[in-house]
Amino acid sequence: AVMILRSRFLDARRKRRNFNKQATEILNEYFYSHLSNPYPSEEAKEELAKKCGITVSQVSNWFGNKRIRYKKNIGKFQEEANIYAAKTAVTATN
Amino acid sequence: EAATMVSPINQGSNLSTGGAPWYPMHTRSRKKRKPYSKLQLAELEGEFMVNEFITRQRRRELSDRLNLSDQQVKIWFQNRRMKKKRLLLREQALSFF
DNA sequence: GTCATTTATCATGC
DNA sequence: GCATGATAAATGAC
Repeated sequence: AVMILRSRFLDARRKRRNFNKQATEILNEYFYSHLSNPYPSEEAKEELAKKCGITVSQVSNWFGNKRIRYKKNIGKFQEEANIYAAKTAVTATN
Repeated sequence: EAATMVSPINQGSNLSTGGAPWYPMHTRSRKKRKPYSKLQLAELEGEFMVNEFITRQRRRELSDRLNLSDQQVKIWFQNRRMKKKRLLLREQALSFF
């Protein structure tokens, strides 16, 4: 019984859940406010993880996916970029 | 087998509004990721059970038998050790059950 | 060697 | 039917 739950937890891919809207909001705000260098430090990752209620690894996964998918189709994310650019103050340094 | 390569030509994209010039411009073409077969994975996992650090000798035998390059087997063991660490940390995070 | 990545692929959500 | 999060090959820094 416990072993089943344990094995399912270890295979996170088969139990994927989308992040809640607030978490995605936080991650996107950071990404688009650091678009010139979207590589959060380990400390920044920990803070993001805490604020989003997810693990540091999940933060790394999110940024990895976001960077590659943004690069592959910048046009598709243009509208999203404008939204968060307007919403976020300029804090380009970290 | 022929190693399919991906061109890095389109890497340095830089649009004026919201460009993304941050990716490291890889000087050379990168080998396309190709998933290994079930047989290959079974053999690799079996060897990993015996020893997590494979010797050059056994590595050469294994790569020859599986039609993988010596480098690929080496990389696989490195990635496999990282995976094991990942799972261990995940177990720890679950240990309070 | 480890380890943070890039990239393609997988499995799922909706 | 794609969007999304996690994982599997592959690279490079150190």
